[in-house]
Amino acid sequence: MMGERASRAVLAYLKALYLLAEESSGSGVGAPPGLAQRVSTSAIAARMGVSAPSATNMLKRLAARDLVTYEPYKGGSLTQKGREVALEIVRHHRLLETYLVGALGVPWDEAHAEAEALEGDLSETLEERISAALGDPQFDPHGHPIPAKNGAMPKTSRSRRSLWDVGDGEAALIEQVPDSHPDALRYLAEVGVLPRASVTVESRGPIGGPLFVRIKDDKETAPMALSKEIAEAIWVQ
Amino acid sequence: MMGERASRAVLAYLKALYLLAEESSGSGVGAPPGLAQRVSTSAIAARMGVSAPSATNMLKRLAARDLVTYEPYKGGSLTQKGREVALEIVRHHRLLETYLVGALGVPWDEAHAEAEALEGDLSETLEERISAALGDPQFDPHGHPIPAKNGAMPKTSRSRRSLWDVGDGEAALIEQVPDSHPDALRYLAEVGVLPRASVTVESRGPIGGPLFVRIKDDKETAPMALSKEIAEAIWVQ
DNA sequence: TTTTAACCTTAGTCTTTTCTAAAACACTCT
DNA sequence: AGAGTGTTTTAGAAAAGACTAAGGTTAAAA
Repeated sequence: MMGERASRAVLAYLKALYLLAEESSGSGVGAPPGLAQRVSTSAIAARMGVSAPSATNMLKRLAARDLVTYEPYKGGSLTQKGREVALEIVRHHRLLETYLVGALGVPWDEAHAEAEALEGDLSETLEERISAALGDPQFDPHGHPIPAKNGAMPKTSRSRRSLWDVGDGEAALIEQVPDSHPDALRYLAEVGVLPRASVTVESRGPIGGPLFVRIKDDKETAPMALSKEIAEAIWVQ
Repeated sequence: MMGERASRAVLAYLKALYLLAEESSGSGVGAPPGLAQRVSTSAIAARMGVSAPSATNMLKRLAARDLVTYEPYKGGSLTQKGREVALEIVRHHRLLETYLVGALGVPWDEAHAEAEALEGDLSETLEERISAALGDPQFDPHGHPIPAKNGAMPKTSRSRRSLWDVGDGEAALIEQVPDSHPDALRYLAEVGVLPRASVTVESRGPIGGPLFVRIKDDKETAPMALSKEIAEAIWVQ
């Protein structure tokens, strides 16, 4: 379907580009009108666990292949072609996570790492089988949207509000939790802070102190404490 | 558990070494007493779809890592360490084939290619989950033995006799079919020549001509014709 | 024993992806 | 405007794998 098939490293960079852009700007309902969000070299390097020169180098090679738009000192952004490849990988990743958790009983905090190892080698036909076996799900266990084969994204709320931004006494519906912090995820699962759960923010500690939340309709148990870092990585509706 | 983790290429070579040795010498019940079977450079190159110099080069690097024993012009053979790694991959491959066919409905002729793509990235814990979900199977859908975690091989018949070697009028129990020839496998599945099936050899064509076999207890339908190549790749008990 | 055919290795190159060290740029603060 | 700080890029090198071309080895035929 397209030129030379991409190596594992190329796929990983494209996915990082996509996710970093998604995280920094609401990519909510439709595709953003203009070009995709620009991502800095150092952000890519940090995400990939690689030195800055490596990221620069790869950015230039991706640009030569028309997978990203790159301007020196300005970072890079996915082209249409690059976004298509990235979405394919993201779809693989999220379908695998969903399958591993649902069909093989992998704990959700381990699913991310396992899916990452396999996502690059999933064939189109196996991808289809897995999706079908799951009933073509639209969200993975962490609440992240799974792109359709044609690249369409299930719509999430436009808000992009984090749990940290919810005022004291206010209620909120958990929409997404991060997928890549096993310890935090184990804790969240334990206390019931899962996608689609309703929680109420009770109070928070002094400066950057922990946030105290309570699962809605649970007046008995003590509220749980969430660090600012975690609360900021949880998105609510 | 062991030194530097092996790259995909290294794993693929070790697996090829193992399988080529297994194919050329009966590796039936117990591990062969002496050192493993030696495999020629060109056999490896052919199996890997790589030039002969590439195979020589890799053989030397594997030897430097103590994964194979290599003597110039004499080929290479797996060391104990190398065999352990190879068995791990073979286990991954055959468990994946079994899982894909059984749990996801992948046709058995496609399972080999899919499993090959994934085998190198399967984690130990996922391997365990898959094995458990299948009830720790001992054989894959093609009848190949699945090594246990400790490297023990389920025993197969010592004979190593191919269907081609079965005399006219004689009956035989299918034990293994090849896993890597989709077209042939589709045909075999269609006509019912599967592992554990009993067949009777009716006759064969002149020189290298097709073999005519009939599923036991099926006196009605016409016998099916199998080429010499296929018949030689099917092992019976 | 010589010849020959088949097979194997050496030598040198290429691509991909990474690194470190050092230079160039961008931006902020005064 | 200039200095300083932090980010980015250039430069040069290395490791893993793969290739072609050319030379060396083995072993079977003559």
